[in-house]
Amino acid sequence: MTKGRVTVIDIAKAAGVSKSTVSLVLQGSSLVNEATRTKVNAVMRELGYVYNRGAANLRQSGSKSKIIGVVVNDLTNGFFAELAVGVDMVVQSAGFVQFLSNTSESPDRQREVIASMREHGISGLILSPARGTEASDLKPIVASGIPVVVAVRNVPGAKVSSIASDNREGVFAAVQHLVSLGHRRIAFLGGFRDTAVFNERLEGYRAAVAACRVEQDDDLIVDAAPSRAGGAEAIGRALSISNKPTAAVCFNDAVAFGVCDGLRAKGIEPGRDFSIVGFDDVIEARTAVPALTTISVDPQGMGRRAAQLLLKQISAGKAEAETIVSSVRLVVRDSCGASGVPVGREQA
Amino acid sequence: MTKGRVTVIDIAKAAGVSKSTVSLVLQGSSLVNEATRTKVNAVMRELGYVYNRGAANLRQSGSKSKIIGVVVNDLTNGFFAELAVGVDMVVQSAGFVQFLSNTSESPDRQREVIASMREHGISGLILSPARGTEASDLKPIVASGIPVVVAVRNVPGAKVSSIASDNREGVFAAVQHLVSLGHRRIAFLGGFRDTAVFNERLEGYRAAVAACRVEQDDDLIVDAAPSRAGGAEAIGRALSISNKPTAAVCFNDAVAFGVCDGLRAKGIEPGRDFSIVGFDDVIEARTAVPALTTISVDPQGMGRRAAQLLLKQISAGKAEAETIVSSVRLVVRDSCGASGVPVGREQA
DNA sequence: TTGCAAATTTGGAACGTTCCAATTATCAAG
DNA sequence: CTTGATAATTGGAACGTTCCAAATTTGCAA
Repeated sequence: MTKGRVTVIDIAKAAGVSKSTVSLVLQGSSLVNEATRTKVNAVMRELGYVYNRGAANLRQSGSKSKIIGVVVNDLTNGFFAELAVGVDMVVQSAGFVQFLSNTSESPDRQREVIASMREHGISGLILSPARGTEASDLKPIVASGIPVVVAVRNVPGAKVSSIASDNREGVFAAVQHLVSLGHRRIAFLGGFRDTAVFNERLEGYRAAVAACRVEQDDDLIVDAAPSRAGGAEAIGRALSISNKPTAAVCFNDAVAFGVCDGLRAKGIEPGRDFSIVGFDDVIEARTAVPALTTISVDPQGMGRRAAQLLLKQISAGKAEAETIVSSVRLVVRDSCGASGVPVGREQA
Repeated sequence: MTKGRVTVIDIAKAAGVSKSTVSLVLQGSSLVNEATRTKVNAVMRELGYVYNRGAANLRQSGSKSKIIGVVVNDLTNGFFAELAVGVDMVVQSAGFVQFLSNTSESPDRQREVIASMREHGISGLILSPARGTEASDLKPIVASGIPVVVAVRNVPGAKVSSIASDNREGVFAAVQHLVSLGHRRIAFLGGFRDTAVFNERLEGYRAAVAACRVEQDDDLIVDAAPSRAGGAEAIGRALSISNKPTAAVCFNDAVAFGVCDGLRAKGIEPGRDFSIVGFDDVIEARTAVPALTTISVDPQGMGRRAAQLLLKQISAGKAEAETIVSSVRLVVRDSCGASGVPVGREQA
């Protein structure tokens, strides 16, 4: 015994029924008599049967493999890890399993990984694309009819569903908050002008500046690398103009930290002498000094919604490409010197 | 066209050869003529062929599915995310793909996930077990002959390979460091007493206390949840005794952060008035204030080694259960007020 | 009993690959 | 122009499931 794996035929023999009946039991069909069902189940347990999904898949025309692929650009980054966990939650409870891979921001690796997943017959893909992903990278998988949901960043020309945070609204709220604290000259710092995310956020800034009737001045908009170093550079340039800003909303939290560095280097204490708002609410935002006021985007929730959308598309055969914007919320901490202001302070 | 998926037979027809030949090409066999090989490859590209690993697997006796399963107790925790990334690196470059799932510390979910992976025919499993995992949970998969490597925590009675960090040695070094700074009453804070990891670390603490001839007092050992909240609670209890400690080594970094919170709440400044050492070296340890002195365990390296071990066992058919202890290193930062001490400071 | 519908069960024929044994093409030497 | 050997190719027969159409059993009224 124990020579080969136990198959549905072994079960059938041992239970004195046909393989078809066993298959029916496996699928929980209502066509099978209660007595035989229990009998078959007992035998399966006894022989230590394990279902061979590969074989099943082969027969069923592919689409229902119960595997969904998740490809993430940087799992090391808490943001994306949370995203993956969110996806896993809903995917798992829908009886699917998750194929998760990390691309480390390499489009090449991303291509390989996606190809490999395709070979394994995934029935859907959630992708948080590596920087530099082109629409052509997604072409083959989209063409094959496998539902794809792109999360967080979107891929310019690709005809796929996507879910991203509400960049416009987030920055709008940030500016509004700063205005409510009395600021009139507010800078927008960091980020590359040629990215979609930058433009959405900038648009939010412009809209808020207009809506709040505070000073409008293109010198207050300083682009720079979306990194800590970029932040330091940006604040330097922003403070070199004659009519200086007193507050800034930053492209993301990394930039915000860089801005803090840059301010301190000039003897200006962030949070007390200058107000700063970030974007993303990365883990360090909470523990940094001063704790960073920022726009929180709930990556896990985003993951869950991405998964739900994907599952919907899978079961629907194939729906239209759909775009979800995930709402964000302002988390007030200490970097605006705003301790104690009457604006929904962070709970706990 | 585009009716069903493109199969090896379609390729064969289009290229004017037999399916067997196409299969040979697929496997890179040297038996096939160079001209036909290029021809076949060209046709494959043209028709957009994608390999069906499921079908291949079915024929090949199972063991070489090119999938390895990775099950992690908490992907949200940077430590385990890094571990998974480490695994992914070597697994991917060996041409395997990774099935990654998160159990959120639930043994039930863990069981389900492992069962599901088995159905998908994984050829090996790396498991960072959920709290409360029993040897019996691993019984079936081990019995089926699938190589399993348990990482980080080990499962008591299970006959599997494992890789864990050198807990004893790490805490020993931490205590030694504190002693070298002049501390005589050093607490050991946090962690659940009924876990193997706790006991290994505690053992390191005891050994160091004995070796350094500093005060030995069981009141200095305070167990608590291995979390930030647990740390705050533990330091509270540790400071309620008459002869108070002046330093603490903590079960892990989360506890250490909680200890900082607890100290500040009492007006004691961590790093200046009280020395703290953590364990794990999570990402925030570097950026926290004060930056945390801790025991670094290189989770990514551990993941890589775990994967290497697993791959070795997979190709070896099945080797003996092997145990690796992964060495650790003390990273001195600011939480011991030790800036400038002559103990190998963190580089860069 | 008989008949008939509903409830169960059942043999194949797929699914897309790999492997084996066997066939055919190629070519150098006799 | 055989012969043999070597190189290259090729038809099935698996692999473990699902699905279909058909067969069998059952229940029950006539």
